[in-house]
Amino acid sequence: MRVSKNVVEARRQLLADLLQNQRYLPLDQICIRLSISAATARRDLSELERTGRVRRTPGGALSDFSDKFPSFAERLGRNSDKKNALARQVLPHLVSGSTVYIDGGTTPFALARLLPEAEIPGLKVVTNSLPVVELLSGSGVSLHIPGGNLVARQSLLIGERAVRALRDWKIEVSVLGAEGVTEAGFWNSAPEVVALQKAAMDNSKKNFVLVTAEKIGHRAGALLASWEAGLRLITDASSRQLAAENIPTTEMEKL
Amino acid sequence: MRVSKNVVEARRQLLADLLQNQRYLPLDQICIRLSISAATARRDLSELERTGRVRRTPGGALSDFSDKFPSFAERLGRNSDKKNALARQVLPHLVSGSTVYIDGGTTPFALARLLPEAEIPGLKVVTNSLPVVELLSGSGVSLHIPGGNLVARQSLLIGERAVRALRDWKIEVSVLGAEGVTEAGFWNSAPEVVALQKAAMDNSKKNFVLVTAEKIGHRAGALLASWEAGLRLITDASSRQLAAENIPTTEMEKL
DNA sequence: ATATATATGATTGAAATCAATCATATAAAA
DNA sequence: TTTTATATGATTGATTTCAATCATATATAT
Repeated sequence: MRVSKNVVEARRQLLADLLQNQRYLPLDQICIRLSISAATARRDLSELERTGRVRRTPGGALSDFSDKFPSFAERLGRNSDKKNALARQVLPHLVSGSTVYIDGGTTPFALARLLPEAEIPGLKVVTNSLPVVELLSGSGVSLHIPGGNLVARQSLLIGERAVRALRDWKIEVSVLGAEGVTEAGFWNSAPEVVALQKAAMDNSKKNFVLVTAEKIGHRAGALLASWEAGLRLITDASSRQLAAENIPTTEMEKL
Repeated sequence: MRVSKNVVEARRQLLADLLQNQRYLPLDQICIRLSISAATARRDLSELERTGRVRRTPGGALSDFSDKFPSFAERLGRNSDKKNALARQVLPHLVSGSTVYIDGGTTPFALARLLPEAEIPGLKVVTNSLPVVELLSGSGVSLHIPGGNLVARQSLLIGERAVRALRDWKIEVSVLGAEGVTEAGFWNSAPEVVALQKAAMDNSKKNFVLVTAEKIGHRAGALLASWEAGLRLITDASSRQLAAENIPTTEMEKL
């Protein structure tokens, strides 16, 4: 009955790849194609969903975004699997009735995608990200937009007005993105974006920064929002990679 | 209970569009977003599946192909020719370097559609209408969003915060929509929308109300924003129709 | 105006799906 | 080798989902 660990992992990877290609597979198809029982298929799916690689549905599963079918959301960037996995780690912190700030950028956007399904009662979302607004509008989630100026080729409301408006909010959890992370803190190229992020951090009890591994060590822009008390890094980078860059792993969330 | 055929078809098209955006939606999300019962959602899905537009799964549905990114803008409504004609009359009032407020609703939206072509140098657009934001983002027009709360099934940022933020602006021209116009003034069903319109009017030098002929004489909602000095009605209704309703034609713009 | 057709939501019993539990075979650890 | 840990398939009861049916309100036809 029992099979070796690498067989299990290989099968799960195969399943993830299958779903990436097929986009959606009903459970019985998974059982047939992998020659496994429904119970094992469910276990594999649970594990793949836990790590954010796959999305379960009643009676099957799907990969959120496949390279074959570019969509609006996917146009926002690659690595959506990883980003979903990172975003998923924030979910336990979003308790009923609380307020979450969702920053611009593709990684915080991944969190927004999870919210309708998460069905957190009374959750309030504060965001200046237009893709997030569009995604969540009409989804039943309570949406609040501080406002600001929309600059060309951006999808984020920024500017002095946005910073001021954001200061009025009491936020439990802020979910931020960054273009780079170093020992000094996290970086973004646009100073106005950083100003908005700082305003969110100042008004927020918990701050999460979601960054995929390839951004570790990057000093992407000229500006910095330094580490602060309560700021937590969520990443898929290895501890070795983090240690090499002197990233304070004490502030990290457990995977 | 029964609704007209075109409402049904419009809802189904909307559902198909939604699925193209979201790729997958669980049934309960469909019910929330369309404000329909599970039974109707199932019927819609069955029909959409029968015509090959979506693919059902247990507990939800997904679209196999996502070719386009449907926007609010495409769900506009009819009479777009008339609305364009009304909106065009506002253009001469939008001078270089001025600020215009664009209200929610489809008729003011028609004005937004004209702006990129009009190429008015230094024109600033203030709006809480998400369709307008989406339409004009990246078009080169300077966009400013006061902010506010987004309520379900609306595409307008409203609420007390929105009213306060709007008061900060100096606006040359406000372009408003209405669900009905009578001798007493113009009407909208939602009190919060009216509050926002009043705020815009208070801060604006010129106010235009754009209404198509079929709305004349309607007392659409319970609330009223009464006629004020400087408020001007732009409509395609005949003078006879207006006279019959005792609409003050002295305040009208020449066609 | 009247009659007909039908879109809707609620209900219901059947079917499908799920997570939890269990026994077992076997991989991994000792 | 011996022991421990665990991956698997089967089972079970609870939950969810489903199509079919029904009453009703209302659009549409006459």
